[in-house]
Amino acid sequence: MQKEIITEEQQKAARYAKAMGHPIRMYVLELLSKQSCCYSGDLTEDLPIVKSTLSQHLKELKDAGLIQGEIEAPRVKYCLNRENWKEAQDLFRKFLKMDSEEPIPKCQ
Amino acid sequence: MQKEIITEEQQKAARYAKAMGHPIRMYVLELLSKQSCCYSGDLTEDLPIVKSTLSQHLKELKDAGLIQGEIEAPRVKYCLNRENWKEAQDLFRKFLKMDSEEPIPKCQ
DNA sequence: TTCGTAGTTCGTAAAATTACGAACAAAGTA
DNA sequence: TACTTTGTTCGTAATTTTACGAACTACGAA
Repeated sequence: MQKEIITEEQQKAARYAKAMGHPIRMYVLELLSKQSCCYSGDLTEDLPIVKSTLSQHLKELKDAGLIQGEIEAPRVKYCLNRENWKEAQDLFRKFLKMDSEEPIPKCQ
Repeated sequence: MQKEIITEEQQKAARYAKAMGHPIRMYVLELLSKQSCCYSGDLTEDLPIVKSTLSQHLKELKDAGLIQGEIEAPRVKYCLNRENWKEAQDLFRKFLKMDSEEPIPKCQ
């Protein structure tokens, strides 16, 4: 009957997952995982949302620690936050047992 | 200037990530990934939320396809939905480049 | 200095999420 | 047939999320 048993790692993983939990943000993350960096303006051209909304999504990703922005006036260059990206990878590996050969125990 | 370029896979991955985006749900998923199944009642005892709230979270996970419930009156036994769990693993592997040796391309 | 470009911030509105307790449903037990 | 146990559903409220356009900021270019 103990409470508050949710670990720090579960909190972190949930935080990252939440940031990834939107198609637009998933799109941006996948893009950055393969092309090193991108500019906000290029994204707006491709995505079906206005720039202020995109800015909000990028802020979400920034606040979650998954990406970082760098001013290159007059534009802003975004790339992954490599350190936290790695942490997210590790957490998901652990939670999803992604690197394990053993199957999830069967029901019963 | 094309729009609507978000892929079906990105949608799916975002859907799974969203379901994982809460500490309670992450807790349940991790538990089920290592102990095959659990009963709702046992969870309520451990978690700092009332049963109706837990029921809602379990419904979220069910709706996202990550778990499934089976009635074992008067209780309900939950376990992972193995098929979708695997799909989620595969999607995350892809998006997070989890199985790749090559590093994320450097900025610049 | 004025103008244009690129993004962020603000104000706002609609919708979704999270949480609780009360009421309900299902099924085994006394 | 009641009663108990287990969980879901309903009603509600507070908060967060998502989205838009307008206004603003920063900075380079004319």
